[in-house]
Amino acid sequence: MTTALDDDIPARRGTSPGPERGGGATLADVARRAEVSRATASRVLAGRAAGKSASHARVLAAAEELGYVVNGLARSMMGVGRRSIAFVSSIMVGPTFATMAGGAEDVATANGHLFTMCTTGGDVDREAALIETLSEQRVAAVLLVGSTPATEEFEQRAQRYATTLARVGARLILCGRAALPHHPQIASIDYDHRGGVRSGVEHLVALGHRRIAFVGSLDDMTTPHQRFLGYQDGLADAGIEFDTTLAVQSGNSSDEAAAATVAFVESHPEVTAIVCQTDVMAVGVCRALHEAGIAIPAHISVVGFDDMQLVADLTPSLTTVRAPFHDVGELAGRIAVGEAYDGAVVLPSELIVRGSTGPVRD
Amino acid sequence: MTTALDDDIPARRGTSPGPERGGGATLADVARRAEVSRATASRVLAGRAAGKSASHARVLAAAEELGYVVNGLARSMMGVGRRSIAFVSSIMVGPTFATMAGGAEDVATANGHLFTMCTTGGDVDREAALIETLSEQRVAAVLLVGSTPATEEFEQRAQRYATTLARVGARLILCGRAALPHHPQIASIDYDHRGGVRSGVEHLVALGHRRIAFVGSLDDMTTPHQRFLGYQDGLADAGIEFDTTLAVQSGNSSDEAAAATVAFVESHPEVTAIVCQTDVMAVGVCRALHEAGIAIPAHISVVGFDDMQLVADLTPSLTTVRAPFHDVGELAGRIAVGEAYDGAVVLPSELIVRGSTGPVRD
DNA sequence: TTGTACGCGTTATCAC
DNA sequence: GTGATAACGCGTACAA
Repeated sequence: MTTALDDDIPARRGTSPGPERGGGATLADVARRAEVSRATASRVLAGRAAGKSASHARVLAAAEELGYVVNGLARSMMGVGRRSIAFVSSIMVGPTFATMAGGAEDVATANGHLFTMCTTGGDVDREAALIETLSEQRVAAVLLVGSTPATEEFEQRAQRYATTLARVGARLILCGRAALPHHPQIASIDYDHRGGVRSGVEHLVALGHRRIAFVGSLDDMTTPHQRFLGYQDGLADAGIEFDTTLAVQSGNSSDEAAAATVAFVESHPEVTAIVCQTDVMAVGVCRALHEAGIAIPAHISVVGFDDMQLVADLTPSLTTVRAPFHDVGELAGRIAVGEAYDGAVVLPSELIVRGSTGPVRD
Repeated sequence: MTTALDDDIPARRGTSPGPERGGGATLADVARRAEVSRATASRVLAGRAAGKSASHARVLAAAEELGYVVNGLARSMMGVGRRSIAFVSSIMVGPTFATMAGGAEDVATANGHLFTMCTTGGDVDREAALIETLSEQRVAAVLLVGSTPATEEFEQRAQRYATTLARVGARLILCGRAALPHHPQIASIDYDHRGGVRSGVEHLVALGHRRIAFVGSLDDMTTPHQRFLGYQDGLADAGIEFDTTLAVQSGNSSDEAAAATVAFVESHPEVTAIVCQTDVMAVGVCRALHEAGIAIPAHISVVGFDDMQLVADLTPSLTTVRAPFHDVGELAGRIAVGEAYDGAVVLPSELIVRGSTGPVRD
């Protein structure tokens, strides 16, 4: 029942004091106890021993008794180790990232890799340090996930990451992030932000809406920007002129979206529909409308983006855009494990019509 | 502008073919190019060179030109490497885990560790394989997060994990999970599930409620069970007899909770309050009540658990229990980086009263 | 089938 | 200051 922890593991004979080198039993220890050479022990433990000689059993027994755990670091140095694949995002929250990670993890583990997730908190320095550390640790690939600034500065940064990773034989893969215009060789698996919002606007137009507002952050991050462009696309398709005053700046939280909405609807009573950059914001918008006594969708229709689980439970349930997050992760994972990359991939997104959108009021 | 990628990196002179050993420049390469010994190059690169001799600059230049990235695996073998701390959960979703992870990450990175998150998908085999792999990779500590079965089987499994990890000098830390009765030496940082629900019931009782139901999964997982016990505690305190028929079994999703609620309220019109095991379930409960035309809190009061961001945005906003997830993670992180562990820690949770609870209807 | 010898990339020691 | 040399723990030709 009890383990062989307190067995007679020979004290580490290392002469160098070194800041604690683990201290577990080594292959040599096992070999010594089994009275064979290290080579034999190695073969048996790796399961590549030919037959089942007497030593075979002795090695297994010795390993068990000593509580031997193979040193993956040493194995990696021989080029036989399990290389890990890292999923790097600013912050690990929301089903969006989790779903992408799930898709990538499936293929990573299926291919014998250790799948790992790390966060940067949106801090550029931490991000750079993280990529550096991962490179030192000899990862197989890094999936850089989520929105990033659409700036020249970021492109150069990404290029630096890719270069550092390439030096250790690893790949950089942009995930849920458009390909870099100036660096097409950096892999990118993305979904259709722009077309998703566009179809949301189309849906509203078909319901008769003309005065359609957009709530989102209007900064230069790729995701917000692409979605904002999708909004403009939708208007253009319908021959509606884009009105700057209907583009409402808001932070990413539902609280901020709510606050922005309160101020907005008061000064724009003519608006009959609001397209939101994210479901989280849509939740805030809905709450603000609710509290202002504005009925959804009777007075104002609302469209979200992401299809989070919870927004289907709102009252009314939210019309939103569903993106194939799992597939994005899976494709990115495929590249990570070595599949060929033949150019940027953009997966289609899909409008999910629910109760928050309806015919325009007359 | 362009990087030194295509510089004259000497071809790997390794005689053994080995399954791709990275291929980057090594310390020896740098030393050779700088015309110094490996020892000198190592010292300079590690910043522990004494003065700034001529070689100093030459080494730095050579490293830059060759695109040298130190091999963290080799460093680790010398006992100088950066050991990582792993955060292991069944699935990485919801602000709950993210917040705990954030707390742990702060202290981990502040102490020079690489903080890493891994998921098991709730699969026992994957969990075991993961712990094994992490041990091989010589992690510094594993934070095992979230609910687990309150069974003897799990205790033994956890004990095996702890043993394996101990063999490589790593610790196992239970996070958001009660200490194991039979294995108190396994560290545990938890928050007060039971007391939190209990205070929720107390709050309802103070509002005059007597017929209080509980919606949750009634299985043997620790988290659900502890919260269920808290519900019973609250009833007992108020001298209300526990009625089995008021304990409603439900899955973890809001949909399942909604379905369970629909069936329940119909057959139990006398109930005036529902305590939910999680906020996610509470969302489903609220939706079901809404659709059944039952007003909250006029007809039925609802209490959740977790204080997710979104439940404050419900209509009405949800009364719920807030647990110190960040602190849990932080404390666990402290143990992970080597602080002493003097027995199980249980952090207090706090009731957040909002709009979903009110005086009992007459 | 088993053992010998060497290489992986790094750091620490100890002379010079 | 710097350079040989010996670890670290493991895999694997090659020879026996």
